[in-house]
Amino acid sequence: MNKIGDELIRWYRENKRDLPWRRVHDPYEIWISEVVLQQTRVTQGITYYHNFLKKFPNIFTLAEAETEEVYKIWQGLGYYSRARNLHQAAKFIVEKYAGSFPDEYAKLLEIKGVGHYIAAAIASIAFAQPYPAIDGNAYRLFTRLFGIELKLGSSALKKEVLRIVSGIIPQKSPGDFNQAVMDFASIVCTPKSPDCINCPLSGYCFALSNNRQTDFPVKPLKRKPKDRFINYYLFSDGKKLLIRKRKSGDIWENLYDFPNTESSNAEQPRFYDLVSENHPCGYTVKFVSEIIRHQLTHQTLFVTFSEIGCNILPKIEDFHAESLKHLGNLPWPRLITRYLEKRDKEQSTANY
DNA sequence: CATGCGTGGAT
DNA sequence: TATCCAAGCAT
Repeated sequence: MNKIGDELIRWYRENKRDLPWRRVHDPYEIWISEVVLQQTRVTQGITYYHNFLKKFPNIFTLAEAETEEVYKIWQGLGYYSRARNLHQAAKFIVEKYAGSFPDEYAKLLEIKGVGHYIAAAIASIAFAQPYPAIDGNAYRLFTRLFGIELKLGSSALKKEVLRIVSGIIPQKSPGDFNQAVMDFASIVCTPKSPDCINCPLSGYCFALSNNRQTDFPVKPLKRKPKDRFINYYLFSDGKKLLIRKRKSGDIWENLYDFPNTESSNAEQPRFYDLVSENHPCGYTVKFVSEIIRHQLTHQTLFVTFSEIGCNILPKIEDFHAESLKHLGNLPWPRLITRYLEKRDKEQSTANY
């Protein structure tokens, strides 16, 4: 009756990875692991998981933290709204539930940044409730097994896979089952060349029997990434730099970066577009970097960095001066961190 | 429902 | 080198 579930559990017992969040059932730690791993590979997320829990060991330490600290721990991981939502959610849980994690699926869904997948993951792993945690791995596995042609992301597919997994997930150890599905799909039923030879489910697989493994899941048409041209200007008097906290409604919300101009083509704008009036001390362009091509999921960034020397830092709205030493405590986009590190290395040899 | 949100590793 | 993507979610 439930061959697929049994085979998955059997496979999991013998092949599961020894990951840190597999050793705990504390909903807080499970929650953190799920948010870290959202759209993120295990190899990339694992150090962030450790660092985060070391800095914020429980819901109270997280709730009491400064937002800036939470962002700083998240620096370099991407999708920074996750950090913002974690912090906001921790405060919400402390306030509404006195810091005790809700164990009801519906209440978990009310938490900012917790959707159907994470709610099911927490409910099943931390509270042993049989909610199917259906992520990208699960969609790939079950569309192949059952030959489901519905498009990834469609509500029809969500409904259909939920129906199927609901009939398979065991009442006992549903958390193990959910993790079995994900581990199995990420190790055996992989996106590119699935290991069908060694697959214990090969006898049940529609895709394999029709030699159509890579036809599933059916992906939505992808649009071409938009180009975006950003030119950064590092106004420096040798001691301080002009920086700002980025506003909402754009990439890298609440992170820091430098004065910049943007244009719709590769033609490079000039830094004095930023400075309305002539500055008595004048400016010296000391260095202009090559164009750095930065590929994001939905846009391609073409970025340059210009070092602008001056005796007195110009006044630009929303920007303020910070000493070079203080910069290390602030959260930066990875792109900017890389440049700052390179800059720091070069300046330690050649005196600026 | 379509779109925006990051990063670094695999191919 | 260019493309694709990896344990989603909010809007």
